[in-house]
Amino acid sequence: MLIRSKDEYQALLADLRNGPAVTVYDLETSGLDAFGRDWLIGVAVLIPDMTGETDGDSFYVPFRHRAGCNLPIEELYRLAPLLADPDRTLVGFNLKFDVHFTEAERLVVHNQLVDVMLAAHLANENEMSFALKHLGSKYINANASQAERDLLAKLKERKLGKGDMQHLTPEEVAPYAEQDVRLTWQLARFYTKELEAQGIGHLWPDTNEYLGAIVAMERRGVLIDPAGCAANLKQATTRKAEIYEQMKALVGHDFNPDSVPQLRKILKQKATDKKALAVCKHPIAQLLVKSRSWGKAANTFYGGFLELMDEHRRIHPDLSLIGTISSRLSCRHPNMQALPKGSDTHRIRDLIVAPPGYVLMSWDWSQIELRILAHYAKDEFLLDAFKNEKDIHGETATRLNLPRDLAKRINFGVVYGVGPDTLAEELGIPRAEAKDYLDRYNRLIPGVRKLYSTAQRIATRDRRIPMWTGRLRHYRQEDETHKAMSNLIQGGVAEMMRIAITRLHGLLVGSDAHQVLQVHDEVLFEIPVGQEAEWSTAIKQAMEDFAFDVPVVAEGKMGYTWGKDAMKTITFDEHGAPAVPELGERVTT
DNA sequence: CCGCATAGCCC
DNA sequence: GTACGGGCTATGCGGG
Repeated sequence: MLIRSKDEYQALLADLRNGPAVTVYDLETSGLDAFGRDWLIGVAVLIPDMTGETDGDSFYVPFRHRAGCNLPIEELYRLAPLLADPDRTLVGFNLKFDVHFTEAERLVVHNQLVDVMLAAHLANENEMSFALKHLGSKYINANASQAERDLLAKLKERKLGKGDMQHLTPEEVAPYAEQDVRLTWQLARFYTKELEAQGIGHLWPDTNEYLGAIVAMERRGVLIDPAGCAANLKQATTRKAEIYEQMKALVGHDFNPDSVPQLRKILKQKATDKKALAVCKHPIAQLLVKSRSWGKAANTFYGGFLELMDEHRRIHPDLSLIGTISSRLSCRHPNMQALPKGSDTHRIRDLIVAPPGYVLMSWDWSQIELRILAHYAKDEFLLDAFKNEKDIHGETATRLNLPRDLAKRINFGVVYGVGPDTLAEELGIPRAEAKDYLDRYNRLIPGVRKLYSTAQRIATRDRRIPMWTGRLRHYRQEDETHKAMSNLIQGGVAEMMRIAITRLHGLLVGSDAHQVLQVHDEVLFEIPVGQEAEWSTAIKQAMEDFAFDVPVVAEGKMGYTWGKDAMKTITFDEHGAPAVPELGERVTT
């Protein structure tokens, strides 16, 4: 039902207040950017029928359509008491989106969140698509996205794009918006049963709680140094252009250094990647490596930051909870999980800075994948090394009678189930030699190979394997089951991270300290100056409190920027009291 | 316009 | 013979 008047709106609000403490919620917006460029257009809600006999009643409240009649935008604030009520539940599909847009209107969301998209991912991380219409037509009914198709047809008729929904009338949008809340609720009921059937019903509330922590991280975002970005962008662009001129002179004619086919002709070889160029004799080979590096920095990082920055100089990356099959987060716009760690020429992370009065603090787990591997494999050698806090790569080197560097790289590969071919490629040695190393590893540290087989056997037999939390990795095809051990380790760490972040969120709420990023085994915080010691203790505790067969160890660093040279180690004395490093005077730009 | 290929960055 | 796990972004290229 389309809400056309204040009276109808008042009646809807009364129904929401007096009905079940559950609202299914979906916003229509002008676009996808909740942090500046786009805005809310209308609100769809469904008041569910908790008896389950029907879906319930759906409504669409238009606020900012540019055609037809709206309710005055001031009326939006009447939703505030409902959204702020911690005893109410907000059900949605990709709720992060709706919560960000709601909070952009200065409404505070304190409802318990229930995100159906997360349930879909828990039930089957292999879905082709996690779009509402896809899952709706797959699991509810084939015509589930009819209203959306009608809407898109209308837009096309008027030569409008998907971001022009505000140009349609409320009457045109309402059926689509209401279909979405209805479908969301139908899928919520479907997935409640589905997760129960798989024995993982308890993971949905846990993951919804994690979502709350991630929403808060995204909303805070990270502060960047725009002047530094602009200066570096200019330098990188200039350098790339200079090198391009040099290469052109050497080749003798104009060409596009970004075109692989053209490079193949010039270099007279197929591969043009960094590794191939390192051994290439052509005079432009090394110049090309440099020019690509400057180009990458300019286009992906400096330019990207400036483009994505909001009015407060912050960027708000999209940390997706459904972006990986392993339950890790993925990150987009920009991918903060893939910022270069720092080279001679590029210091990208120095551009991520603490706000005045704060420091950035980074906490990461030490050797966490190998520790989980030791826990699962129950291998005596690995367990002993970690229980006694020995240098794992050094111990492996001694055991295998190999140089430490080699042992370290083998350890690294072992987590992924490396084979002789890849190891040989990686180390630049003959296949037979790589095979010999792996044979020796499996003979002297037998627990890992055994775990590999056991995990694969379970995955093949059950077409799924549970992480230590019960979360499942599902296998469509048998030819994926060789990944089971790796999935178990990576997913196991990701589950630890979910738990740690959720714990930390509980501690941080209401304080002036904030989580701002997560990079798989690392969390980045903004901590008020003066509170470094107390938060160090709390964070370390939250990250280390896991009952595995090996200790879990978290290490902290802090600085005014995220750059590796700016970050100083936080130490602890024998009583576990933190010593905060001296950062010196802050240099501001 | 979109999908694929290639390259480069991360844990 | 197989098979190194998990991601995102920029650019060029070719088919539609």
